Amino acid sequence: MSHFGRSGPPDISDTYSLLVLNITFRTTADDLFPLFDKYGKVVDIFIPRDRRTGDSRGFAFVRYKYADEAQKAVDRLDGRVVDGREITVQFAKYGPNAERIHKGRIIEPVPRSRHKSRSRSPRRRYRDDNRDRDHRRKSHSRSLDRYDRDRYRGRDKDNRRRSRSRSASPDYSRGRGRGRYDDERRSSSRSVDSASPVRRSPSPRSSSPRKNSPSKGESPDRRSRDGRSPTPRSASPRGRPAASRSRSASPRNSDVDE
DNA sequence: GTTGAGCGTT
Repeated sequence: MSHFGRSGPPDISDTYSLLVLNITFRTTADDLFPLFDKYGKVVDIFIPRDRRTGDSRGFAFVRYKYADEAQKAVDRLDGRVVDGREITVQFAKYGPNAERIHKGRIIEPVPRSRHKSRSRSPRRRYRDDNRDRDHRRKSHSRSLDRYDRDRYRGRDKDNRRRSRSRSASPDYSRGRGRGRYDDERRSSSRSVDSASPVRRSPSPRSSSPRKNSPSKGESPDRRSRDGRSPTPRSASPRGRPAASRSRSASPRNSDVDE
């Protein structure tokens, strides 16, 4: 039954894609299939899900075989209450590969790579560029914050787990407002390394051990951690059982340096 | 268990 999107796109040569928005997060393709299939021949239904959690994003793509049926579905299902939520059905504007779509039908079958990768930005993974464009045109969106926050949350957790009281990571200084570096950062890191040696060169005062004594009594490194738990009590240094940390043979070397 | 503008995958 739920074989939609399992084997990838079947054939979008002569199909009309409809974008269904405002659907519940629990609505699946199977729930939309009978609804849309009633008004026409549904070729495929795909609901984008999150890579991390796997939850639906709240919109789906319904591909019809004929435009008239798609149009009818849009006219009939647009504004229909599904699962207690009013859905919005409209023709898809863009294709899976960012192709132009007219009335749900793909005008350009395939973006001919005239110049390979020139007009396109292979840097972006998904639709960051698209989102950015809309984002700028419109206003701030909470959903974006949510996605970003969630994404960072997962990484942050791991990051924190790995090095809790280790030296402050440079990521924080880079500006976590928009930190999504994967390979770009890596290849760029090399250029930056030789391009701006100033950043890399350590402070000559490093020799003086007294530099660690905060006269002002301010430690931005710890406080600007996340704003979530400014209290170091979270670590529970007291309530943490010794067995929690598997000390092998060097409890002093491998343990926290704090 | 939460959220809510938008354009997509084996």
